[in-house]
Amino acid sequence: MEDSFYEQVFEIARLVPKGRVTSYGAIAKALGAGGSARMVGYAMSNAGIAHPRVPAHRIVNSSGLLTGKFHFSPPELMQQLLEQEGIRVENDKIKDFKRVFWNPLDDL
DNA sequence: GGATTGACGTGTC
DNA sequence: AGACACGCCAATC
Repeated sequence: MEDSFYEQVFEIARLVPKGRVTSYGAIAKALGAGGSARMVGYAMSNAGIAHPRVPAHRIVNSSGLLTGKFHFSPPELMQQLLEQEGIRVENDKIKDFKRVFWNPLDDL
């Protein structure tokens, strides 16, 4: 359970620098999962109960859309956190997504 | 052990 | 530009 796929996802998620975001697919690829981007999102479901504080709000889909914002306690929290980090969010979508996008492979 | 699901991704209509 | 369909893979029921 602990050393399952989730752990790896959380690890990458925690590696995301502040003021930066990443996509599920990018994380999946960093794990070697390739196209199993869904597994990353699926793993994030446990993020709330996993390691203290997984910056799940920094994880968005490839479109820069806050797809998982509804999973937060208050769905608006995700956008709030992102804006707090200096990321501009509009209509549940990240502005300048390319600018704030962080590739996990860049840290590896 | 088979069937279902899921915070996705990419392509096509 | 928005909507629909297919594919992928692991965990849960």
